Amino acid sequence: MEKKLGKILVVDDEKDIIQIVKYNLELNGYEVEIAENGVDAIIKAKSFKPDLILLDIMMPHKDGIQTCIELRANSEYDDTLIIFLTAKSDEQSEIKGLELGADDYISKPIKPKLLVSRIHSAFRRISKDDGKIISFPNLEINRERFLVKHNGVEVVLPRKEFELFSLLASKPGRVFLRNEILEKVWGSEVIVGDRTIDVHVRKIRQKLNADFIHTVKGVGYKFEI
Amino acid sequence: MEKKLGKILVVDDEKDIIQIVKYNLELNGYEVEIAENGVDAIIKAKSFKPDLILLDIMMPHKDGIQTCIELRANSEYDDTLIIFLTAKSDEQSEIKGLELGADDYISKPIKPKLLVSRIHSAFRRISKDDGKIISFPNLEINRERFLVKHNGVEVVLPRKEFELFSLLASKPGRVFLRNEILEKVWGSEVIVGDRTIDVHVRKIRQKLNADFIHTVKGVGYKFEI
DNA sequence: CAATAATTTCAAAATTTATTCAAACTATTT
DNA sequence: AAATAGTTTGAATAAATTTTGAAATTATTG
Repeated sequence: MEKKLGKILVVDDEKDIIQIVKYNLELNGYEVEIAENGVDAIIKAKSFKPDLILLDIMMPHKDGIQTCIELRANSEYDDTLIIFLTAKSDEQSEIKGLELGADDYISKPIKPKLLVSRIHSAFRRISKDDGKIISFPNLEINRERFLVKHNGVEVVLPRKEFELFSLLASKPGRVFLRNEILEKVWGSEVIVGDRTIDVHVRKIRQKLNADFIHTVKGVGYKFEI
Repeated sequence: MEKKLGKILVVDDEKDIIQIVKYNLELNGYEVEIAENGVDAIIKAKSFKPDLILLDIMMPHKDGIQTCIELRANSEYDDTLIIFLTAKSDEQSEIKGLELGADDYISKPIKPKLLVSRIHSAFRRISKDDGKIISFPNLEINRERFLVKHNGVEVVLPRKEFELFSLLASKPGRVFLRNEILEKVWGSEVIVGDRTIDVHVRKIRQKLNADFIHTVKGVGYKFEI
């Protein structure tokens, strides 16, 4: 069997739509699971762990918007793409959806080729920065070249500083415990004091002069734009 | 005084070594008991019920290897970590030790920082309650990451507040007595007044501005969505 | 409804933890 | 071997959290 490109959960209350979508996605190498409403979707998401969720907006038993909110509230799904399917080419919902953390929307009626191409490119987007470059609007971290670019200006960070910074930036918002930082940046064999982390954090803050790194006292540090 | 991190039985026939190890472990918040040979170790283990045993290999009256075999034969110690202390950086013994059910080995001469770090990470490996995520529709508590997310917004709680909140949330609906809270969050050695709990509860309510924590007068507090 | 008991609130004190700085130390390069 | 850049450390300082006691408020009981 061919290796699956990714797992997609299709959520829609209309059986016909599900059939068409499922058929086309499977034809193109995706593994598909289905759900018929929001409640069902949340249950299936938990066990199926999809990479992408195609979510109809209008559904009985919890609509797409609400479902999206609940999924996005759970960081388990931080790396899960959510794409809305919307019947009404209703700008309101589109915008609302995107604000809520959806990654794209596709409007009905569904055109199979368009659907597949949008999904392909959605996957491409995540697989790219899964790799070596972490990027934000004004900040780019190139792990391959050991380069940080802030507001267009390149900043050179020495190794430890770079590793620390890119570790924190790899999961924005997540707090890294001091232990964890030591473990990941310095490794378990090397023993250095706590001051070492502080000083490196300070150097990074200084060099980038912006506070991407936030202190969580008594716990550790986290990165946030 | 800080809450004890765990109980460690140090077994070595050299008094000097015992002194150094005991001193450093106690400094780092562990409760230490000592034994001078294998026979003694087995007796002490029975009463002291250590979480971890630091076991020298070369000893009179039953060597470390033999002691380890006997301990491991008793299922009472299934959850007890055993770490060998080995003078000779003798690969033979290391491997033999690990096969016999030891969890790690540390070679002499002892470097205090390294010792403590290895023991910390051994404890981290067995600690069960970390890595847990408590989640509700609009609230998520990540114990491992010290992160609280309320309606998609991350709220940073300092350590004690976080520990208190996550304790209550670990059993929604259940009332925790004030005693119980003190014991679990502050530890039995620390003496703090009752006001301390109140104030922490207040801070949490303030920061999350939602009433997840309910007062049960004369009894304690409980968490409810 | 008053009296009592318990909690909440507040502000200040005590303590813990982080930041900063300068200096020591390492490794690398010239 | 000197110079340079990077890393680590300890001490002084700053900042935030934690704790406390007293006063205000709220709930409970007789």
